Amino acid sequence: MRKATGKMVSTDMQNSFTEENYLKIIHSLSGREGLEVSTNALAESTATRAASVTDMLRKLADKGLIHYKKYQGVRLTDLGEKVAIKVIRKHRLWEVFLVEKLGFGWDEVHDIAEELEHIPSEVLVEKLDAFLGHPRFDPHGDPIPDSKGNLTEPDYLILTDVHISEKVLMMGVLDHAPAFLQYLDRSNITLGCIIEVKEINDYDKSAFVQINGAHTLFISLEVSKNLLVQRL
Amino acid sequence: MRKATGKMVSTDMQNSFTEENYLKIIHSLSGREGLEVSTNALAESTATRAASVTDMLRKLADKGLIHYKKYQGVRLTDLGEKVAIKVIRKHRLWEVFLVEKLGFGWDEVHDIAEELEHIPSEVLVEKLDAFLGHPRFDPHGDPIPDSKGNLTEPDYLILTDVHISEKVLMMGVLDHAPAFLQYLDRSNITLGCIIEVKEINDYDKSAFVQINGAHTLFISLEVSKNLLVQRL
DNA sequence: ATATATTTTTAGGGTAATCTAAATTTTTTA
DNA sequence: TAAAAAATTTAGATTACCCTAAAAATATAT
Repeated sequence: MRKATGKMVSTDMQNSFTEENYLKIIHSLSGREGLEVSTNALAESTATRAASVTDMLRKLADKGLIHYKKYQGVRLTDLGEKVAIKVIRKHRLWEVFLVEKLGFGWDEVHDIAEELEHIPSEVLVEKLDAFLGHPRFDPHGDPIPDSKGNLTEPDYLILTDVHISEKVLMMGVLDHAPAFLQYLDRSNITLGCIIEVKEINDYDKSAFVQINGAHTLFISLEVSKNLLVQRL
Repeated sequence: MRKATGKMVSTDMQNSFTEENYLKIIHSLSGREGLEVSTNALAESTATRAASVTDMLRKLADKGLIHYKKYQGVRLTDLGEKVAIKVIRKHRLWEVFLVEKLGFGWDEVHDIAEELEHIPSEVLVEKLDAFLGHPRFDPHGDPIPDSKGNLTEPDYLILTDVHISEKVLMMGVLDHAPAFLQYLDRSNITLGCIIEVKEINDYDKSAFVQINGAHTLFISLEVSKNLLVQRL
């Protein structure tokens, strides 16, 4: 546990690698509605202990990046949100670079982008964005915030919400784990493919689906829950 | 000042950002002959105090990365050399990327490459190298080590060694400072241009030179000392 | 060759980010 | 609603990297 230092709050201060990660994770855990995020949830996501999280929360609160009252969980301030979105923009642009330009698979880029996202240079991000042709989505279908910090989450369906005989377009994934993405590769489920739900098993909600009007396969509820789709 | 910890020495351990910077700087200061580097020289180059350098040297020696005897200066071990060359390879490849692909000027890329060079992924470096077409030199004319760690420094002349009426090819710069590179830009002195020495002033060694058989200009000894060239 | 100056190392601390263990607050349950 | 459980915070350390001041070793100069 650390003491308060009472430093000045400046607008263009540097945020450390660790601070940026906290902000990004708080953004992601608080979701679209900006719900309060718990200390334990952060401990889990940052792979640290709750006590360490508490220390960092005090620090982020002192810097004006989060709203924090002891025992009450945290939310991002407007400033914190701005910083988080910048990090997310960088992460997703680097992922596009790694897949589109360097030829990585979508299952290989997360950890590398996790490092690249903390490289601090506004002009670098803008030049990278232009080089990539101002992409709107990353290789997993996640939207890329624009240079002004606008992030619009498209409202996709989850495949579990789709009824029998409906055809949908595959738009993104919720789980970014390499094992899941590799499973999709092996099943020929790619961004933009057409999925038609043929049957749903009442008992376990597993489904029989057809991909691009061609091959068919069974997918478990666990898989359906992680596929973002859109009606045709 | 820190105590020895007596940790195991493993071949594929992680080196921190700071450690990698020390190795890179030791490599650069010890030159082609692998001369001993002094504590003060390292303090200067790392922008830290001599006492901090001593601490880090003990640590690098414990990890088997440098040869270090108190008061005697340091040299890289074979392992340290290998690590240093990997960092240099990454730095120079990223500089090529920033200039060739993102459109940065050669005066703008040093600080950004300084960050990118510490991103740890062998496969990233190899894919980047392939994407760039396996460049042999970075935007300042410095040679890029190959994937096996071979670094061959071409033996260029310094412009001060060139006699009157000789024509030489501009191959690189010793000083990477933005101000110097911007001066060269304004003077139309670029990598690959032809420089003919027309006159040398005996008093201050300033010179009158012609660029690409076209425009002529005066350059100071300070400038000549930082230009690497090769006879035609 | 000895005195002086310079360089380097040691001693003792500080900060950021982490930890374990214990105390405290909030939530759940009987 | 009081007791038990869970979540969170505080207390006190640890590690990596950095600092100043003082001591020790080396280099330079008279």
